[in-house]
Amino acid sequence: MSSDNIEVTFEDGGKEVLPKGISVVEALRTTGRSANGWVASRVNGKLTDLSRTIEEDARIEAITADTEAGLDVLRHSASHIMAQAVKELFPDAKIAIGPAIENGFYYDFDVERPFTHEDLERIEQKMAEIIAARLQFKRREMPRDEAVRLFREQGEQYKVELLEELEDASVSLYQQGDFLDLCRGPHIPHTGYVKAHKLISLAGAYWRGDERNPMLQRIYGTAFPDRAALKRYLHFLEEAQKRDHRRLGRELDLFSFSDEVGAGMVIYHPKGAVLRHILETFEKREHLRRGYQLVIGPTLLKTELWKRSGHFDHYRENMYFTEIEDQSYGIKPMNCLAHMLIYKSKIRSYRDLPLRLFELGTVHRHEKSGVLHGLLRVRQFTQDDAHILCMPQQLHAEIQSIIDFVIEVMGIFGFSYEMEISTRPAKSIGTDEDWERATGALVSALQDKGIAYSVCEGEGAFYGPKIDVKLKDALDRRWQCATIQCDFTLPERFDLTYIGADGERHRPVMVHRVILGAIERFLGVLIEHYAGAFPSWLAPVQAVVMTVTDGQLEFARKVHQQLKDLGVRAELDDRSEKLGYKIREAQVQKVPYMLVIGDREVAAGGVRPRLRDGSQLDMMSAEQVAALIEKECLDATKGRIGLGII
RNA sequence: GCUGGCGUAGCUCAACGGUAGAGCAGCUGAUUUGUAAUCAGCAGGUUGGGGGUUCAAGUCCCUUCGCCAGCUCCA
Repeated sequence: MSSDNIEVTFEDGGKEVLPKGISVVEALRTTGRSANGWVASRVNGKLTDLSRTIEEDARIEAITADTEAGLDVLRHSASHIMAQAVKELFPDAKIAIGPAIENGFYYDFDVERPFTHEDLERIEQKMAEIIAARLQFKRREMPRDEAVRLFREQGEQYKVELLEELEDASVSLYQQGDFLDLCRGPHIPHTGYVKAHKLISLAGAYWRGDERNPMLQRIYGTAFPDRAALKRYLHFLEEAQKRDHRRLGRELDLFSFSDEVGAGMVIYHPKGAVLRHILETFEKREHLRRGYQLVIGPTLLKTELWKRSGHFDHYRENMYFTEIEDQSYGIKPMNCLAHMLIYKSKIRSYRDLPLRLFELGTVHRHEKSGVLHGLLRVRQFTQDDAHILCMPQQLHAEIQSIIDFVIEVMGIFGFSYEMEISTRPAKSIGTDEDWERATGALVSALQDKGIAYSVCEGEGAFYGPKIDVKLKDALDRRWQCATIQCDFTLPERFDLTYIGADGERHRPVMVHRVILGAIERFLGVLIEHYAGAFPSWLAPVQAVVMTVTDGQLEFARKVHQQLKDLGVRAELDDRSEKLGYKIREAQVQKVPYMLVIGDREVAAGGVRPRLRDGSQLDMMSAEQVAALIEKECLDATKGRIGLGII
């Protein structure tokens, strides 16, 4: 083969000898292959523009817009288009960064006057013009110093700052029309590839995510390869609004907030309280059968104790303090202290370990006002908290059994989840050795189970590394629920010991863990997960008894009481309304069973169930209805929750 | 906490700086109805709170509380 030629392998398995320096798109075209649908390519595994030349033997793969990588390329390009539009409309705007993100893209700008929603419309319109012009994305490479000079001349100080931190001698820039941006690429061939775009929202964002830095104006947008996909996404956003737990909380009369009470404090209404009661009952049973012991600690503990635990030094800004007869007390932001004291209340033998102390502990944390969010982020919440004290050699098994616990519980609720390991943060206590040991225990437990996880460097708690389990809300935002945290420092600070088989005192290790996390947050995610249509075992109202006319009320009252006696959470709709009206009401309230009683049912001594999905069952007795609901509850919970739990 | 937006009846929303309205929900009455809304009437408000500008403020200004999106932080 001549040195001017290279061998190119295509995805169809075909190999062709082509001149060196041919572009990806030319390589496809000259060999009779189509670049249809390609937004970029992967050349020898590396993401590459279609216009890039190939200098050596290569394998070419397609990046199409219907893949995640392809959408990212498209959206990243859309962010450049938006930046170009902004620069054309607001020449004084300074550009910062503009990546593709999960459902779209954003770009940060430094502007004198914050953008308005009218600006957004103008920018969107300008983008449409740029897209219609089908401007080519041209890649340029230049020495880093030259790029610094270039951006400095344009007054783009943020780009200069980014460039000055790059180590590379040469950097790449992309230009479409007059707009030039520092960028690694790749990009779509020309702006016309963006077939559908929409700017979604405006927000402030600190430069480089640091609150000490100036706040920039961020514009969020999204882009798709076709109009229909954009329409589907906008429809998803609309549907997500209907699932919003704050809206459903009000519509289903579960809970409320009050500005008279204060921000971040949940007020549970009767139906919300039933839900919470069910969750807590479920939790207690699950913990007891797994060898946990139920404990209850106080809410106020002396500040001295918080100093001993390290919370005063490391968590003070999140705590509330009060004074009682000249003595300073802290309101607990975590439940661990009382559990430490319970451990210390007597001499512990290695035979007592692992000791698993469980508490549905209500804590208060001073969360910054801007972060509060319905039930998902509050200032007072109850954790299904436990502290496990064990011998070092038991740690691995304990962590594995907690992971099993989490998996089983999430399975019952039908949640999918993501696991993350967080390592040592800058502000922390404990020795390097402790941290390594604890982190290793978490990693090996997940690896032994073959569970996929990501690593968040420096995201651990100040007292130890952790495994976090994240659930998604209706908008796919992730919320940390379960967490498993190793802690080698509290046992030390409280001088916890046990007598080993050798008769000597040893230091136990501690695991701090929650399964649902905060009941409030879990409930919020749960409401969105089910869109308010709870399965029978969770439904605050499992059945509504309703009559066709007032004539059947006497019998209906009997049925209602009978169901309640059998442990069904039943209500009676005894209003003088038409049946359709009552059905609609129950349907809107997402009640799983509507039990209709007319003259025929009275005569037969039964009810006619209508299900939430609109289907109807044959006439049956109240006992049969109760048995049906009970079976449904037991099936959903692997036999854990039946009737009569409240 | 920060940037921006927003607080009108229980809910969803109207009202040019000039007498705060509607639908739903609620209450009362009529109707007695067979699987997603029967009809009529009544009542409902210190326009989040406080201060100011103005002859006059839901509307303009300041302040405070709260909510929303995002950032930072986090269960």
